[in-house]
Amino acid sequence: MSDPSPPGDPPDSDDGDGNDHDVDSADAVDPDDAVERLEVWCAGEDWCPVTTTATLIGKKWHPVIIHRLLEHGPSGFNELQDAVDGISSKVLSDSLEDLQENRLVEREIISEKPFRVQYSLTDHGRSLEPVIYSMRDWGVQHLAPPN
Amino acid sequence: MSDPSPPGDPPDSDDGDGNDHDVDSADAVDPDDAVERLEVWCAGEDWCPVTTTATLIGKKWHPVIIHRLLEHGPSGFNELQDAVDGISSKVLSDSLEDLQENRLVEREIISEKPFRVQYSLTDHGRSLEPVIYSMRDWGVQHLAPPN
DNA sequence: CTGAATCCTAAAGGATACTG
DNA sequence: CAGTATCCTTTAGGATTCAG
Repeated sequence: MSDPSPPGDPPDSDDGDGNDHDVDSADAVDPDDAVERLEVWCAGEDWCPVTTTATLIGKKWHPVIIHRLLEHGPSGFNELQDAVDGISSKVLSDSLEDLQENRLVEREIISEKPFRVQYSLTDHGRSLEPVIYSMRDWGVQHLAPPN
Repeated sequence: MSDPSPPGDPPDSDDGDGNDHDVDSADAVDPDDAVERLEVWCAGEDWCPVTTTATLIGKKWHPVIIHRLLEHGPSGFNELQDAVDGISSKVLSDSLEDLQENRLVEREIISEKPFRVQYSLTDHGRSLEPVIYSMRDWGVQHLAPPN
């Protein structure tokens, strides 16, 4: 998992990903925050989309966090922790930080007093919907809770 | 939340054989199309298909291994290691063991002299195809190799 | 109260060497 | 060829504490 030096802030290279995001813009999008491709390092010689996607969301809690944000929309911290059901605050905090670094989740401070933040998916994060839902569907079809 | 069941040791895992958990009734298992459900423990109170699916394939190398087995078909150990490109033999061995315990991958000894084994997907493993391919597709659309 | 930071342990991941 | 064995580093994850 050694990600020696991720591009940090991905350089805004070509933005022509031909992907028109016709999301209902209930939330304001920063003009600077355009949809670009994330440059992701990959082990081995060949760059592999499966490997790299796995480095982004192949963590224990990431898919669930994204799923809850998809289902519930923008959420506060404790709201999210309650929704994820089983995660500790530290792990949730760490996971959210990682997701922010990878431009899948955005954090917004919506109130200073009392202090409140709101986590929401970026365009990239929202675009993971088919992936998350395919995971959910597979789980529904092939897994079962212990009796 | 505590984790009563260490990862890699799901509640129903047995190392022997002949002990498949019996799904009582309703799930008539067709020998030709045997699809039983894997009982997977889940953190928290509610059983969540996203969480549980993530515990099965939300590891760094699992999606890639499954992807290569989907693409290349049954493979030997070194063949697989070469295909995954970047994994060490120890991690590959550990990952394959975990995948076998979760009934996603099968190991078969196909020759004793010279010693040859073959790894292949079980029905459950093959059924992950849409999940893996949605990951691949997302990676292709939203990620880019570092320049 | 909410949202983290700190400390700690367990587990994952990895480099290398070695064996049947 | 198909792994183990060993050693080591990194990460995940949980309990607790803390700031606002």
